[in-house]
Amino acid sequence: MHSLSEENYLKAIYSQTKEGVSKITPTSIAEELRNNPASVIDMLKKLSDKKLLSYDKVKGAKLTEKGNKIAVEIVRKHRLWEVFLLEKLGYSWGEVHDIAEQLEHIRHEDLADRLDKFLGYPTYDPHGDPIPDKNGKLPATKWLPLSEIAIGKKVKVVNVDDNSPDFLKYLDRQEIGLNSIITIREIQNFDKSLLVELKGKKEVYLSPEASKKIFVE
Amino acid sequence: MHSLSEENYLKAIYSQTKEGVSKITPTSIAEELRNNPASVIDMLKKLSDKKLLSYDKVKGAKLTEKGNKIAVEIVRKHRLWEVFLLEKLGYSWGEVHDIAEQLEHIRHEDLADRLDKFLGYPTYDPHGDPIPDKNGKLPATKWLPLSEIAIGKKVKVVNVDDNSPDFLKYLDRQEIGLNSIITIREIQNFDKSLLVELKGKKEVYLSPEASKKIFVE
DNA sequence: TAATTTTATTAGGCATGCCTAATTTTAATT
DNA sequence: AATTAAAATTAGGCATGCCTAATAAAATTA
Repeated sequence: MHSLSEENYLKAIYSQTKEGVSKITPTSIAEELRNNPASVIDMLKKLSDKKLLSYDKVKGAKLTEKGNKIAVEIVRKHRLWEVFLLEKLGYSWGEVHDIAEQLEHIRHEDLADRLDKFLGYPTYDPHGDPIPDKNGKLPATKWLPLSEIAIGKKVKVVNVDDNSPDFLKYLDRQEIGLNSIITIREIQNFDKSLLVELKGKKEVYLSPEASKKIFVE
Repeated sequence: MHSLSEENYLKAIYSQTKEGVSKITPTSIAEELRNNPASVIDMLKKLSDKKLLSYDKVKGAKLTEKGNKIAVEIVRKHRLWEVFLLEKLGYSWGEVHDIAEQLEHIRHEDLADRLDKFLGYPTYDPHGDPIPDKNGKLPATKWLPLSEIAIGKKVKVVNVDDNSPDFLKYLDRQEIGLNSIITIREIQNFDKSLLVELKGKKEVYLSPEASKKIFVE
């Protein structure tokens, strides 16, 4: 069996894999878990011994099939519990995450499946994230224009609906491209432009017109 | 904040208090938690420092008001989750305990209250145990004849509906009296007599007639 | 009461998972 | 290429919560 802490590492690495982070390093994991790179290295060794991931300095960390399976199960539980908290207990969008963070670690053979059934087999959680099914398969991802994404949600740019040189240059200057990871920080009241954060780096404003042309998932 | 382990100690001491155990000792706690008396003593020191209980060799362990409050909250959560698992997820009587044992430690300000509301403010859990309300008050306890108690449930003798010398002598020989703690182990098919365990000590058979006259809670 | 058995307690250890402070490696700048 | 900055790694420590073995205290039994 794996500990709560181990599960959190697997989940962090899984989520960075999904985000398309090119190299998952001790530092990037430590940032996500808000702990120390030295601690991360200890744990990478341990998880590597357990064959749940591979790690080397050059390639970074990568989940094995076994490790991926565990991570997907946790994500599945997390998102199902979020649906439960929101739909059944009436929690708000913002409150569910922290509680689900605890609930995702509850272990019991068919708990996730029963919860899934009880909730009517939802395919997306309240944040719009896809819920893996009992075999770990994710539903087809929805593409949405950035203009329809909620504040605080982290998304990845998957398409752009305007190939004019002007627009592409605009994106380029803002350092936005395919696979950019974006988090919406604020929506300006006066003109509906978005303040977005680019994967921890800088923050830029996007006009409402631009945000309708940028598709994310 | 208190750790998961601390919560389990408080709960164990609380449950022994309810059972009317006269003196709650390191050994009795270690038995309940399936660990070692030496470990218990470490923890009793810690919880005592935190003013969650008092402990001395002569009087044993006793929860302070503060400690009791925490224990009651955990019991409340445990029993509410049991109701949820049984009624909403369709688990059976026997399966719910282990899962609730994990769920009871989920922390969030008003989670218990929301769950309580969602479940329609139940007053008893699937085992027939009373669920403390949001102020920690227990509903009036139900008295039931021993014959109606499920296998595996631990109950306390609170009344006997026959004061004839014969019957009392019968009870005496079996070492059953007021406040005896009884767990039903088996029900014999051929004559419906009960095999009951007396607080970890011996096991005796009770006739179906006797079990109807012994009231427990 | 003395001997025996059962508890309580202390001491020393261990695994887990985190930390800080070096040190080494790698990457970025000049 | 040389310097500087950033990241990775190692070493040593610490708190938590458990353990076993040894000892002290208490309760039983002879």
